Amino acid sequence: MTNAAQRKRPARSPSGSNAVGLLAQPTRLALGALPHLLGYSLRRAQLAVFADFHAAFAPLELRPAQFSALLLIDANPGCKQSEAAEALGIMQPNFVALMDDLEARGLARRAPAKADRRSHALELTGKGRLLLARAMTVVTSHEARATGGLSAAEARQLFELLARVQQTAGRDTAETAPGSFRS
Amino acid sequence: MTNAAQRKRPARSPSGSNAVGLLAQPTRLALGALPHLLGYSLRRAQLAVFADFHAAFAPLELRPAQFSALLLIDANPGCKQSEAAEALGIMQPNFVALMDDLEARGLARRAPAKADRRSHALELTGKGRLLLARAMTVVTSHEARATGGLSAAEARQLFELLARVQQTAGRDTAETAPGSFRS
DNA sequence: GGATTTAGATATAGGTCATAACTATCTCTG
DNA sequence: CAGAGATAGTTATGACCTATATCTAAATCC
Repeated sequence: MTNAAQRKRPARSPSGSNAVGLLAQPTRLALGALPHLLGYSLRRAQLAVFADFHAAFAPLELRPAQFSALLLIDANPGCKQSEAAEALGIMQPNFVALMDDLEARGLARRAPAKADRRSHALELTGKGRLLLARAMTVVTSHEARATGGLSAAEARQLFELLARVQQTAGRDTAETAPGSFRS
Repeated sequence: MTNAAQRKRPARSPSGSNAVGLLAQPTRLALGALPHLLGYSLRRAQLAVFADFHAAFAPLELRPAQFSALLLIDANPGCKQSEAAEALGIMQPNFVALMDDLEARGLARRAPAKADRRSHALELTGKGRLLLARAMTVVTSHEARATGGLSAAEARQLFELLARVQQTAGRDTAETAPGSFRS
């Protein structure tokens, strides 16, 4: 059945192909069911927002995960690495490199925990607090751009719906092979 | 070693150890402003949904990008690689490997384009169409789980808000270096 | 016919997410 | 108290995704 020549109609350009090809139109493809898939819509929206984040935070040399770590440590001084990683949804091994970088840049510190010599008490340095303060102003304008197309009520609802999605999707995940969670 | 002989109480559980038998509390950290950052909320929700996707699609050995490619090619038979990549928001070089894999598995094909010997006309094979049909049933239940916490009206609104966020965030991104889109 | 552009491919690098395995320390129990 | 087991952090590693620069062949433009 290699007779594929019959239904080859691309149907891409409703007007008669590009005989003289003037504009080389972008030829928008049909996305099919994709826009109705929650994961796809979430991913596209997230990438768009993160693109703005990256651009806005480039001067501070902070990536989203680093910024969230600074924020979390600031809100929970003295917390353990495993606690911080868990709260941020980052695997502990990956959080190590993140902290290494923050510490190397003098933004955060692994202070010895008093009661447990295994664990570290994370805290921001003065420099870290200063950078975080700068970052807060940056994030404010970033946030304004990200939610710029929404009314205040819509933004509030969006956050609420996202929280619910994360809750329910995180709770009853389709289980298959044991221990297979691949990214 | 500084005075390590201080053997104080474990201090892990505010109430006296595990004496009461309550499991070690997770000690939820304060997330600070994070839940009010759109990018953060989007990312967490997306990861939760994708985790379910991965689990559900593991038997088909389809990752999100592969599934979306199958869907797109099915909806646009004969399209070019660059068109497909652009529609999916994937860089062309990265789409090459994706197509290589789909083609190696006999799910899609790079047919020669009639009018342009440089480009390929992408299309699904019979096997690809069959797998896609199976995938559609899987994605239906996956979608039901992902949106399980939402009413139909809420789900509709969520999609609408996500589309708006993607639009506006994609439109006026904080610009730094010219030509730097997403990173 | 030569310059430019476009389609696709290759190579490469960085970032994110995940797992296994190792060391050091703590806790619990016999 | 000693050893079993759990926990905190680290290292190493791999899969996947994303982005850039570069290369070729072929189309298009002048």
